[in-house]
Amino acid sequence: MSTDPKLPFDPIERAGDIWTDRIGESRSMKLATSIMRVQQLILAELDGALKPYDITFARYEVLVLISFSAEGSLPLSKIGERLMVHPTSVTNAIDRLEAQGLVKRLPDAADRRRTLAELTAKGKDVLEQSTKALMAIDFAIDGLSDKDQDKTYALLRTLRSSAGDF
Amino acid sequence: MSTDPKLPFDPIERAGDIWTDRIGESRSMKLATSIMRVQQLILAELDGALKPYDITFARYEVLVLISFSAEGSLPLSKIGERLMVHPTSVTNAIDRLEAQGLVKRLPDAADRRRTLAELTAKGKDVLEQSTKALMAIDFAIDGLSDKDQDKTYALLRTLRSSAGDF
DNA sequence: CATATCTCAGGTGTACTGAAATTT
DNA sequence: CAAATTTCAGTAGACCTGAGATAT
Repeated sequence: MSTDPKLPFDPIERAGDIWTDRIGESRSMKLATSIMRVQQLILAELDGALKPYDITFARYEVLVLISFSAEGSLPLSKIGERLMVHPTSVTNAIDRLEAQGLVKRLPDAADRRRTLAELTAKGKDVLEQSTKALMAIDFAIDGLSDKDQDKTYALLRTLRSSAGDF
Repeated sequence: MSTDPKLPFDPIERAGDIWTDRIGESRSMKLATSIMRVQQLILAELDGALKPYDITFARYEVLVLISFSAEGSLPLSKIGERLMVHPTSVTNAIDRLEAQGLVKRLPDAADRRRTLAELTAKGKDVLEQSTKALMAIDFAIDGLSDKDQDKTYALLRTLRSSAGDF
């Protein structure tokens, strides 16, 4: 899954060295930029793998979230809360998914202020296929042993926790 | 720097548990979504800290890159290559920075197909101030000891390497 | 009435495709 | 002429703010 290296050196290492020279401690700066860069690389691979299904990773996450709900449907507000995106972004995402016939909006009988989103049969099908596609590339997390994946996950979880994620 | 938790539980842990139940191994899925989420949280904090200077982290990176060049200026193509962004995105970013008076375009005498970007005095000043602002929040990487930061960096570096970053 | 939820209009920042202009 | 570099026009996708509609 590894693509051709873009550069003959590690741009973050190089920046870190210059930073240390001219400014000072570069530890947190290097880690912050690493996170940005890894995200960029992984997202590109995930979106690439999802392209045949005409969805982005953001919309894939919406599909997964709905399919994981106990009732098979979720209020849009809940989706925004879980995915940490703005309410209008949820509206936009559901608009697209609905236009693609993957999701259906329905009124919430229990609280009529709300709108629920549920998967259509086609939505379930696309979710299943795209999940297989993502598992086939191991969610773009290759090159790291299971043990190192667990270590990285635990460290990032501490970071998420201190950033107020949960 | 820790904000209020948005949720009373860890959404990724929860999704991982359901995933394991219904689909199977959730290790790489959990790590991939963790990376997306940490990036989202950190970027929001960085952009927040840079807001007083009217730049985004993406544009901050451009300023740093130019200031780190040996000659004090860089061809736009070099900027795109290092930052892994599309040539037209560089044009757009430099357009903004130039309009803000932080960067100046100049012709490259050595290769006249190229355009160089260099920092103005104001650009150097904004860079210095915004760097201080970012260091003051430790690049949004608090809650992790120096040692754990180094561990995380090393693990992510392996990931970047296998994703073809260098 | 106050509150919660959703939607819409308008705007920003980023990045893509495709095509043109210039220089090497 | 072919290749490299930058730029422009048009578009997409995701996000935001602020205002309004609807239901509780």
